[in-house]
Amino acid sequence: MKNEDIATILQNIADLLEIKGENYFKIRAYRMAAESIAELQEDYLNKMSQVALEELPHVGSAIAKKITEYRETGAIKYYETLKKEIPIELLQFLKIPSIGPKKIATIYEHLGITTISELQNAAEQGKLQDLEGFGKITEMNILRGIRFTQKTQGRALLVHADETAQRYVNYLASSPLIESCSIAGSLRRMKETIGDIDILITSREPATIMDYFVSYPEVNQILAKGQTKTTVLLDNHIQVDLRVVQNESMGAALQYFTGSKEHNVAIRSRALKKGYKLNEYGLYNKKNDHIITGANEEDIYRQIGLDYIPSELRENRGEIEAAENHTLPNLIQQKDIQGDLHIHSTWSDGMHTIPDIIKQVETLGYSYVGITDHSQSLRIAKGLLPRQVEQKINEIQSINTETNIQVLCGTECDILKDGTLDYPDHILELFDYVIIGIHMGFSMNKEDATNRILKAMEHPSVTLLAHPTCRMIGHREPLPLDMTALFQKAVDTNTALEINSFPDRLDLTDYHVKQAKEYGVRFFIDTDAHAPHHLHYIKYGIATARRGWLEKKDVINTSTPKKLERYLSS
DNA sequence: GCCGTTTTCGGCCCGACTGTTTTCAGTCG
Repeated sequence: MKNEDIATILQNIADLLEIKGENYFKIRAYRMAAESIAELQEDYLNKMSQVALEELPHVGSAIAKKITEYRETGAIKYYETLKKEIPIELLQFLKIPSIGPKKIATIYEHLGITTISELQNAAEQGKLQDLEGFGKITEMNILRGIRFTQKTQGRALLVHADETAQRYVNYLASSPLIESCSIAGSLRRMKETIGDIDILITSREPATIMDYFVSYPEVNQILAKGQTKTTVLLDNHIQVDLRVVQNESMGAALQYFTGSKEHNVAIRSRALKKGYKLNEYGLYNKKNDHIITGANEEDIYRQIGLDYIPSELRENRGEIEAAENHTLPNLIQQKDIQGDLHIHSTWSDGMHTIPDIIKQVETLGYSYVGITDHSQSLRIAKGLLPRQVEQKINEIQSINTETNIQVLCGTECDILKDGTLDYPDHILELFDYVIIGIHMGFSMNKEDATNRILKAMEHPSVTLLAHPTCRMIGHREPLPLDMTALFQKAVDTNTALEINSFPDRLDLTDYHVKQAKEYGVRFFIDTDAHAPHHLHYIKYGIATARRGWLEKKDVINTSTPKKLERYLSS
């Protein structure tokens, strides 16, 4: 029994109850319990007694009993009954923007629709607009929502692919038949979404290893199984390709299967010009087909006159020219990060207290940390009223006398619709630094949205703009901003831009990071953590920074505490 | 469904926005 399974079931129960129109607080209870379970260490759940389960936050006797029932029987009767009442397929509609539980209930009740394609057909034929509470605009929004959802469908978030691949690699590595194992493809390049996971291995017994590969417990379906290549679909719908290669070809295979396609096309044509032929087996002399090198990726790049190109840069966005001229950036690494300056605590909508955060941060080796709770108008996220701001500052001052990690008190202050900030100046001045960000009012045209942010950046108290485009991968399109105006304003007002590491944000994007750097913008890489395990998401922000060609010096939270202090007070 | 030292029952987070609706319901955060 995996935590993830239980957490998913509890979330599904909550969703189904919502479509049913159940009591809101009951629904919320299931969601809170799901989050509690997701927070647990893996395998811990299996060992817990009923009493121990009830000790977990937001888990009471009813939910604890359901968890025990699942562990003992592999199913939960309540959940099964619920699914008979409301088809579970309907939950996929919740991913479509502008559709919520009430609309789903209406659609199902009146039209009996359960799949997205049926829904799309109905909308295209104008069958939705006559339903109660629907209209022409709603119908159009639903169609738009479906198209938007389809664009991102079939691709997993980097975090999901990464965690899935790590588990698989650990499983593979436990076999003595495997000599080496590497991740390739877009996951090795750390793209924000991943189509499928590519794993390369070297083994003396390829046939046996394929059997071992498909015996992995998470495998749902074997799509193809051959001598050197096998493809499986996992329970979580992620596809994994395994390729077995010879030791002497591992470097070439890694180069080939890491891509990107554009990078490889350019690399191969360069090899050709230099009198070589490059394929997934090695680098060959074009005339006599003699192999030159193949086991080591770095050798291949060197042989065709290039510095080694880190996988995150391989998009044919100038990295080959830079490798030739020895001007590749010395990319930032996770160990360069000295602190995380965008974290929510229980003061607002975070799930962890400041002491909890410090405990986690100690394991990451940071020197400082910034607690940035929401501002007053974001009541839903328990944004802090001015009097609470003063209380929070007092708490942090007292904590600072007891810890080696420097704790800073910031705020994530909302940018209101007119571009003014959500606290008066005398409150803003109380903070060690001010992050600004948008959390409501997203439907604006380009000019208004851009002006709203530019105006806010001009405020003298502002240090950093959080998640600048506000996109949510697969859920919300980015604000229609004039990005070059934004970058220029960031330089003019000395406002840093955030690379928000939260897996469905990754905002700014790699592409914008690279562009912004060329303007001279400086960055923070933060997690926007709302729970302890979120602090580890920093690796995805680092990946985005690396894909955006950033070096240590571009990122402010690589500074020593003293330097940071100087920066914040300047 | 969970929680709790003022409560074991009655709270639990609600405001902005949109589209439908002519006074409000649903979605989103």
